Amino acid sequence: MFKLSKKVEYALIAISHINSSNSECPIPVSRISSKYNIPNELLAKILQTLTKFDILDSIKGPKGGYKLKSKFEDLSLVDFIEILEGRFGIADCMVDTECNQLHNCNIINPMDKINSKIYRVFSDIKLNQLT
Amino acid sequence: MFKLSKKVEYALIAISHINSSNSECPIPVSRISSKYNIPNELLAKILQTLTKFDILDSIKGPKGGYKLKSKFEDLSLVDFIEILEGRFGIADCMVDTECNQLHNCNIINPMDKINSKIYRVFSDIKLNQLT
DNA sequence: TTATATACGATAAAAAGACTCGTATATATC
DNA sequence: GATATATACGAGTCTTTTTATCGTATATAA
Repeated sequence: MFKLSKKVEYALIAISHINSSNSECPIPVSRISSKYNIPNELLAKILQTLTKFDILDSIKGPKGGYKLKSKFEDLSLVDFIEILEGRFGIADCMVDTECNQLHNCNIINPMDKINSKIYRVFSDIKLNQLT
Repeated sequence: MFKLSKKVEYALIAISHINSSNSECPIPVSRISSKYNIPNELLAKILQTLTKFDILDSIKGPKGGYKLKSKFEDLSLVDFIEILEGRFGIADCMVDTECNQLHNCNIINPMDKINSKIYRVFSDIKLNQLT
């Protein structure tokens, strides 16, 4: 409960790795997955998603791999999380408005406030602060 | 990902309900579970746990049920969560120190900071603010 | 042509979360 | 004292989410 997913963890490790190895050469998934003990295929998928959202650049073929795109610099952690995991919310009703409690819920207001506070923690953090 | 468990949600609903219905009579699980559409047995278990931790008082038999104990007043939300879900942490390595990355992890420091921030959000909230 | 990369849909395995059941015990009320 | 209404609690099941794998396709450097 209340854990970041491996997806997000792995993605952050990868981003951080690529960013700190500031060479011009793209970095292949295999380098990262072996160094940090991350399942190769899984990390590949994650980086593909990040590529689709313009955070990474992918280069195919031998000597290929991934590079960071400038967009990552001021991307907030919430946006990053939402790219990988969908809309953020500490309870289902904050996301899809469906709820067994119907209009009987007696904690929706405080929950909403807590949600905003947590959201703000993540939106105040930018990806480039994590390196 | 990053959701409060139903356990915690249900517990908060129950606490809030008991607190706002400030009668002297204890409130049976069935009253709460039917009003808020919560599985009876499940809620019962949860309230049993809270009783064990001295947050509720249980009265058996007909006209029995649960009452709030004064301890709940200044209990923080983290403590409450940890009673129900075990130690709080946004990643496994914050809780049981086991990790596939061994000493290779390149994000442990920022993760630790984020964890502290989230922890503080929850520790700053007291249960009696939720009613 | 070959080896090394990414792309991606489909699927499987594992873990966590949500819920149920059976049995025991206490007690108010008739 | 019998009965109905509560909590107590361990064990087990069902469901969903998370994590990981597989197979096939495509691009490209050497």
